Amino acid sequence: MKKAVRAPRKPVRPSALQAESLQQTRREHASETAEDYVEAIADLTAAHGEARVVDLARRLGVTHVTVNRTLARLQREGYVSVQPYRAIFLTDRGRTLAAECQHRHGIVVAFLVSLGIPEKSAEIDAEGIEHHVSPATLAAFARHLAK
Amino acid sequence: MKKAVRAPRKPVRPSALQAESLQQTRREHASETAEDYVEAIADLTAAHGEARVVDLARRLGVTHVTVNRTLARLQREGYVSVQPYRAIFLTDRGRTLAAECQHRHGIVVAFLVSLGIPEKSAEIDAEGIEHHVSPATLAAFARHLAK
DNA sequence: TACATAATGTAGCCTTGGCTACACTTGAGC
DNA sequence: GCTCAAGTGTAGCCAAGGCTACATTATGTA
Ligand SMILES: [Mn+2]
Ligand SMILES: [Mn+2]
Ligand SMILES: [Mn+2]
Ligand SMILES: [Mn+2]
Repeated sequence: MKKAVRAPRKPVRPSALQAESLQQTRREHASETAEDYVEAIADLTAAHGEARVVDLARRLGVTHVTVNRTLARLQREGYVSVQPYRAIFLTDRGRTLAAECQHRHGIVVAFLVSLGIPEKSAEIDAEGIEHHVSPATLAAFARHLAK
Repeated sequence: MKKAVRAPRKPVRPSALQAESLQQTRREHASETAEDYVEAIADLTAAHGEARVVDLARRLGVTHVTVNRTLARLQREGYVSVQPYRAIFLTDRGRTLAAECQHRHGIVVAFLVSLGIPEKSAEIDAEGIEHHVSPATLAAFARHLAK
């Protein structure tokens, strides 16, 4: 009368937690583009006085077409203000997000460097890692740096 | 005769490095699905004796439709072997990748926990972070753990 | 054995985010 | 003022990865 071919053994990692983690990761990826764009726009504006489509394309490693379409979405979502053939401006909301991202980015890079990781590797890894760092983890990184 | 409205000031972060970092991040995202799937298949096979579409869907937090289409791609790419209405098997290539991912995943979680991050937060963050950890960074994490 | 249900498969929709090719606009320098 | 190269815009292609709705298959149990 063996009930199940599929043994009822408890899995190594509970399915529910893994599913929740992966869904969170997907949510983070959904906001990642916005974060990288507003950060780049803030950086470029600080460095050049303005952010242009072609600058963003070079900075982000994509074509100007991709930048254009993404900017349309970011405008729709209220992060930027775009007018044809004009420089790109952050809204208040965009500026707030950019500041948060710049702050978090700096902490992640500094933390990785503090572990002895070469500057360049730290910068490359941080660009991906930053979007998956929860407030608790960011705090832990900052705590570690303070020591 | 002011040559440029666009001042030639050196940007805070060089565009080339940022572009390279973002391109690397995008490459990592492209292999992320394969990594999460083979890891889940290996885990499920170890725990249940086999991995079925519905188990994967639950585990990954997506519908069985998404799982099916993704498995077709993973088979095309040589990671899994799939037959209609049968359990899913890893190829040698899939098994190798799964082992690497399980190993890396474990180190990332343990490292975060060692920083004082709660187990659950560590697990959630690790699910995203793991895919952006270069060999140099993984080594640094392991080094830190050994102490 | 038959059948109800769970599992699996598939058609077709959407959004994001890459791209090329081509068209239009701007503005710096002559 | 003109010109033309650089910048910008847009049409349309592709793949990945979500989804719902519906069709088909397998299988445990009556
Ligand atoms: Mn980033
Ligand atoms: Mn960043
Ligand atoms: Mn993962
Ligand atoms: Mn990521």
